[in-house]
Amino acid sequence: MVSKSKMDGSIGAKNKQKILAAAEKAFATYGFKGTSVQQIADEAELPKTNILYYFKSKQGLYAALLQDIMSLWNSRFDQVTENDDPAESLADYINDKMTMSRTHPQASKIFAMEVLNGAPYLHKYFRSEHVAWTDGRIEILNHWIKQGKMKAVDPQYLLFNIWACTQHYADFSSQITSLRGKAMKRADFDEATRQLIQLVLSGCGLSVPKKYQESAE
Amino acid sequence: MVSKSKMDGSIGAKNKQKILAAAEKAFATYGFKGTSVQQIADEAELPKTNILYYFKSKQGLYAALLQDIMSLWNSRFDQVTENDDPAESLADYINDKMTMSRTHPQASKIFAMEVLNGAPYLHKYFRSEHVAWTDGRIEILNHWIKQGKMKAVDPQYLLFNIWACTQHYADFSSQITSLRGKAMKRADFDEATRQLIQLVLSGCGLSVPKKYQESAE
DNA sequence: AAAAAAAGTGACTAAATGGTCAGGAAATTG
DNA sequence: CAATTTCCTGACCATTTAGTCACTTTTTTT
Repeated sequence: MVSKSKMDGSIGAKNKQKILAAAEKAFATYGFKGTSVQQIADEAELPKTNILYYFKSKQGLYAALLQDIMSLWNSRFDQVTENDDPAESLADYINDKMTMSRTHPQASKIFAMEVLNGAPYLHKYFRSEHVAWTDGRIEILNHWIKQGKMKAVDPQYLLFNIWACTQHYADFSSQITSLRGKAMKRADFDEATRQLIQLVLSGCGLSVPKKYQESAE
Repeated sequence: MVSKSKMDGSIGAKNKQKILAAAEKAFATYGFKGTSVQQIADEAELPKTNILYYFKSKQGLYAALLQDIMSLWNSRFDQVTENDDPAESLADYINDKMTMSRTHPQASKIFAMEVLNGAPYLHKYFRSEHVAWTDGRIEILNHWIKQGKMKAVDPQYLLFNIWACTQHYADFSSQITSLRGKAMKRADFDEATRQLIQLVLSGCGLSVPKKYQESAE
């Protein structure tokens, strides 16, 4: 009676996943407007009407996908406290974000497009959870600075710059691939991560933790 | 007989400019697919057919606009030689790029979208002029490193990271504005520029030139 | 196994949109 | 001023596309 349905491991849940995966690929490649429901259907190997059956509309599908994507944005940095080590915490954060760019470039691209277009679907999120998260991190960074554990950089701009660099390797991969003549592999990402950690930590007056000094962790 | 036309200061040139400005605004806000020729026409206060009269097609207009945009990408860093000072050269470059993000955010967004979508129109440019420019800059940076003028960072990733950070302030302005509660003004950009210069130069083992140490230049 | 709920789909529609075309107005030129 | 070129535009069209609907099939529940 109380239909548990839909969210079960049932057939519906499987198809929803299939559709979301297809939508992620299509939206990341062609953008929201540039993707037709038919394309997603083809990619998912399902009839178009079936897409609209599970998600009320193209927008509904996009919103659901965006929510999925935002849940990937978590990292060890969420749990950091002022008692943790700045160098290791920041290095881990950069490493986590670089790993995301390598393993989920499509998600990063969709996020980037959403923000580029004025973030109509993420406005709410930005002004609530996201601002809370950011303020919390800034507080910790300021604490570290006050304690003399790191150089007095502006924590806000530091975070912006970390986001910028890490996401860049996913979002601008086509430019990077063209310039390098070949796509970045795992080893290249590891090297880029080490370079970025070195740049940021030096800039913050911190020394690079051993595990990020030579080969990857 | 030899029609000089079109490129004159004539009425056509004026309208083309008007259309390009309208297209820049529209494409930056809604993307290529998300913008209709009618929207551009409304923005330019011209009938739709007039747009198609000056530019053969929507794609033609986009291509023309993109070419315009790419010509903005020049900076003092283009003329730098190995005899120049690394700290000042890099600081100036970062400053130039930040200024671009502040004064031409729409151009930056259109470029970002183009690259996000796989850079179909810029592939050629990337693989010719752009790779030549980049290789030239890398050579100079390597020269500085060999001479012990700066820390041995990977010049390629250094450039990527500079592009990422500077463009971020234009491309992700909606996120930044949401988090800060207000848009970044001139003074905020100056502060962000100083912070970034400090971060990058420290990371390269360079000291910040006086003109970028306190208030803006 | 009957009933009910969920899954699935082909045919269709209404709206949006890029682009064409024929003809006319205005400007420029000889 | 006549001729030529440039400029301009309303009417129209072909295509794409999100979404609806009526109806069938499959799965689950009782």
